[in-house]
Amino acid sequence: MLYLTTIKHSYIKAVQTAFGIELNENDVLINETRKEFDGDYTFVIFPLVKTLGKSPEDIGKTLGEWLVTNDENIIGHNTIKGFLNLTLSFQFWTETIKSISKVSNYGISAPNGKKVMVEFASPNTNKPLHLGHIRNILLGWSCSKILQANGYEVIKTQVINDRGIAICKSMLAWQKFGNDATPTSTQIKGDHFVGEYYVRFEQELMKEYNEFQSSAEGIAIYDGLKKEGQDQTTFFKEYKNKYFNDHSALGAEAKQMLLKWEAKDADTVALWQKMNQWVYDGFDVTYDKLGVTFDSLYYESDTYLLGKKAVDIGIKKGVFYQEPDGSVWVNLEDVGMDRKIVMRSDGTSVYITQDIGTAQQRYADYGIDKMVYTVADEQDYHFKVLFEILKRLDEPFADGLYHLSYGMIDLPTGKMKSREGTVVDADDLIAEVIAEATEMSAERGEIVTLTEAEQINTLRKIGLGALKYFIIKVQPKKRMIFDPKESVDMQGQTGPYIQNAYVRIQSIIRKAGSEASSDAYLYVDINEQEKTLIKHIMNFPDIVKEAGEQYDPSSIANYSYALAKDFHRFYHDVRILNAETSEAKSFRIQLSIIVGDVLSKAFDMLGIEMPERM
RNA sequence: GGCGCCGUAGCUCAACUGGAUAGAGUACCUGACUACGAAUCAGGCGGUUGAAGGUUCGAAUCCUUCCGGUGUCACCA
Repeated sequence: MLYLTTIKHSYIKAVQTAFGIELNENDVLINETRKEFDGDYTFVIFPLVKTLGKSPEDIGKTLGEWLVTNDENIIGHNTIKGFLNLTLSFQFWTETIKSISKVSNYGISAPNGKKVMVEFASPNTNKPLHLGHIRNILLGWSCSKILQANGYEVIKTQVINDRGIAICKSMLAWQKFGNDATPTSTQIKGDHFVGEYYVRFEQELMKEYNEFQSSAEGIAIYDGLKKEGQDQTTFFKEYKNKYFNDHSALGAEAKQMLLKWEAKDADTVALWQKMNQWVYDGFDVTYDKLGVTFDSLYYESDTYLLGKKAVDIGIKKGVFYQEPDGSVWVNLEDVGMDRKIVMRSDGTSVYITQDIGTAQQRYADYGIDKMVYTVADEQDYHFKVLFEILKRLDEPFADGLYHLSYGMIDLPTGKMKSREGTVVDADDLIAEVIAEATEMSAERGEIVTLTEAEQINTLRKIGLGALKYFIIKVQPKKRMIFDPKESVDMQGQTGPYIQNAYVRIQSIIRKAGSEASSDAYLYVDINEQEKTLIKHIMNFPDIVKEAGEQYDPSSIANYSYALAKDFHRFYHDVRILNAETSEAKSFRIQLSIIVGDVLSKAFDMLGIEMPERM
């Protein structure tokens, strides 16, 4: 808040001159004056009351008088309880707008020379993306944009979980039941196509498992292992994993396939590559619709063996220790965590070992200063452990690690459960919001003047604007309830509401034509609506900074709404193009241009596009 | 059970990180298009901030204890 710091400094000076107390900038609290009181900005002077032993009214009066005399921007003051309210001159407002209009990249920081890698999306290749991925992607993408706006060089990446037992299940089912069908031959999007075989595998497995449960062997196991009073259904639900590993024929085949893959068997690898490629082609379509791209990709098939070297080094450094059976552990009990295995007794690595190795690899690849992992909060503990280990290994990037943790999404009906078929598919959802936007737009008939291609693009922007805003306005760490009906709302606190403010501004700009606005800053009759807008515009750089420090796009989302709301009110109450004087007109056009600019920058940071008309 | 996160209007979310009488949207009523685009604006209704204590000029925010929800505690990822 460049423009407010001058006021702050005046206040510090006032306190120093009047009372001989040295304050530094962080001790001073300045707020916008609440509507019900007289003034523009307010200092809280309670802290001084205590140290000075004077009444708040006396202190406020002394400071207020000093400020009015010594700062030309301040033209009035009053003190209520411990609050010193100040009124600013009209020049302050016009000068503020003047200087903001001259800044080329208002709210955006210059490059700071630091690199940050942001990881998000990170799907498995055995099924399509769903609503949970969308929250993840929006958060990761938005944080990337926000960090960029804060001066960082950002490298967007994802880990693609392209190996393991899950994809083998899809592969096996396709081999057995696919009859050489392909996404092309069936006209099914590749990720959905492969996902269907994953589901098919689970169905076949359940068929097999059900037979097993009524077989003599199954009954014997139930009788032998059941807990006191446990019924058969509950028992077999819990036993499923063990069944898959120890009894299932299909399970054995899938595991066999995984072993063949690990042994680099040519046919298996070829099948794996073919099916994964189908999935990637499908993902690309979804990413494209969401408007996201990546600068770098890490495939788990390349990284799953990384980290073994780190284990050796860790042992030498005394960070890890080896058990007699050969397994390797780290003990984090002194910092309130547990013992954690980092290498199995058979010498294979576990998940966290891969993560250690991958982090080191990324540092080697890019020399990054910071790394942000966008991963749901169910892995909070995992990342606590990972970061602690990297710290103990003295990794140079260890202080720059951040887990962008976010709450899972619930539906109004409860949790999303793939087994119960309540998972909201990403592609379906996107299609739905665009369809809704199309319907809403048809009622209005505004965009018919556009070409067919422009219409499609506009409807996509509006539909996705609604969806994205709905998700990103909630603070990341909070669990959110996703009501499909509300997500396509386009009125009230929604993406389209804010887009509409921008569109109105563009309409004004189109109509204002090339009329120069040199007299804009001669305007003297600043009104409340204009002041409110200017105050909010002044906050923008701070909001961007805070969003970057907190890794919190929701603050930008809420800010955008507040600004759009102020603009809508301004637009409604105040005449712009046919204003009462030419200075007023010029000033209001200039003000509108800045609001539009800030809104579009803010939305860009949220990953939401602005339509020119709607 | 241990540890973590979350409880704010009927519902979905805010609250400038400890500041004035806790704000928006939605839903439900009521008004405003012969003024720059009504995806808009204005008004009404709606609260013991899960509960009880504590800290201080001042608490939704910090501390303690409960209650509810959720996650995690694998030689799974």
